[in-house]
Amino acid sequence: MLELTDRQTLILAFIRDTLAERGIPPTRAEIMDHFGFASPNAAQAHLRALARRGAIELSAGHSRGIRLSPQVADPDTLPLIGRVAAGAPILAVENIETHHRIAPSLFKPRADYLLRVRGDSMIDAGIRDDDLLAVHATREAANGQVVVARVDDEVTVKRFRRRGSIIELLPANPAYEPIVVDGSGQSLAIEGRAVGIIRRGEFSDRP
Amino acid sequence: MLELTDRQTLILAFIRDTLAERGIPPTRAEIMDHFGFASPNAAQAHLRALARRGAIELSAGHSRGIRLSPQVADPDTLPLIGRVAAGAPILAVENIETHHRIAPSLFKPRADYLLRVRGDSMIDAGIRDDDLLAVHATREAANGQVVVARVDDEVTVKRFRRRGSIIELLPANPAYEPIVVDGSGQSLAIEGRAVGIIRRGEFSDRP
DNA sequence: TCACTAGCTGTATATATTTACACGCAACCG
DNA sequence: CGGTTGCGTGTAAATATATACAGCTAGTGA
Repeated sequence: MLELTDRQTLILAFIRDTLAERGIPPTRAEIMDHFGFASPNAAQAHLRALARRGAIELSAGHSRGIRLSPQVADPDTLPLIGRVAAGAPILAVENIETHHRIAPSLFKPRADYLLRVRGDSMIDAGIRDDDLLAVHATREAANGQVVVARVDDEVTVKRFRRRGSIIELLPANPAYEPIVVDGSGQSLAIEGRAVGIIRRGEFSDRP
Repeated sequence: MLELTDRQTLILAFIRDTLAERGIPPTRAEIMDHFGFASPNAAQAHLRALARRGAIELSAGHSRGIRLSPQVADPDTLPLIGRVAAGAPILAVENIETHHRIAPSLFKPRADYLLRVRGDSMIDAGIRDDDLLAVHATREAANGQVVVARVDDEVTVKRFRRRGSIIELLPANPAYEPIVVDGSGQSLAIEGRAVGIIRRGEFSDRP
């Protein structure tokens, strides 16, 4: 989690309040006035510190160019993960396409991110190409659950089945082959469990 | 509803977009650039017009002092409609089970409510029992679109097809029969179009 | 025809805002 | 001890922004 000093927490709270009450972020001068600073530079230094810690993002040269980082902003958003770069953690910044305003608690257990589904290997489970899969980040999975797994740096969505020391990742589409991992060769990591899906777009005829 | 000219609607959309993308409202100059105006005063005049009509509120003397009026601001919840009482408008209070924190603008066109799907008559279109269907309230539908229709007080989800004066509501499941309405007997009203779905819960094995 | 609104161009200017530079003090870490 | 970070004061200047005034073209309703 973010490590902020008490003072920085107050500054952040003021930004949040200003945003909520006026719809725009404060200027340096407004921060200065509110905290009784004698110099706008005090505010500037705080903003830079907050930006360095990732609590806010500053856009240079623009008035009120302060934006709350998604993690700090609104607990009601989920990051959308597009293509996962090989080797990178799923939630790494470079994988995040955007954030969507959906309450994580809409799903049970809580969703941690949305993953854009590629391909139709899970179509018989009702998961289609381009769907947004709501994923609960966890290492644990029970037989029959749909999981997000990483096999040799490749991230995939499949149904999980363990039999003794052998783990099978089963597609829900007869056109695809199961992935079988027996502990020796390939590396396997469970990244999370599917807890829901979101599909966007009109349902036009698909003949 | 607000009466805005086409131009004003575009300006308002730009403000909304800027807010969504950058977290701050645009300046006059930014509006000017975006629309290709030669004078910031053109933007200023539009803003005043929008304020006069109540679409936005301006705060004098502040940079980016533009805020969307509550009526045009994007709320962030959608009502969930469960069983629709016979004869009642879909959005009537007694039909609303709860509200979910999902941005309506996640869908295009914007969703107005969520409808809990009953039965599997649309399963081949990827819509399953217990799914939450995101619905855009409108009377208009084109052939092939999935609509929420009311036939004799009964609300149903089907694929829309019109042939001359005959309207067919087609299920996406061979086990069900199409509903055919020819203007005489039954009454038919289109309540909205499906613009997305949300499915909650783990995808456990279902053999 | 007149008054009014929508939509602009063009010019200016006051003010709002960001941001750099130069310092000071205290606390903490290796 | 020396270097770093947190937290400020004070000053200045470059830019970013808001906003007024003067005018122009069209369309619309009385």
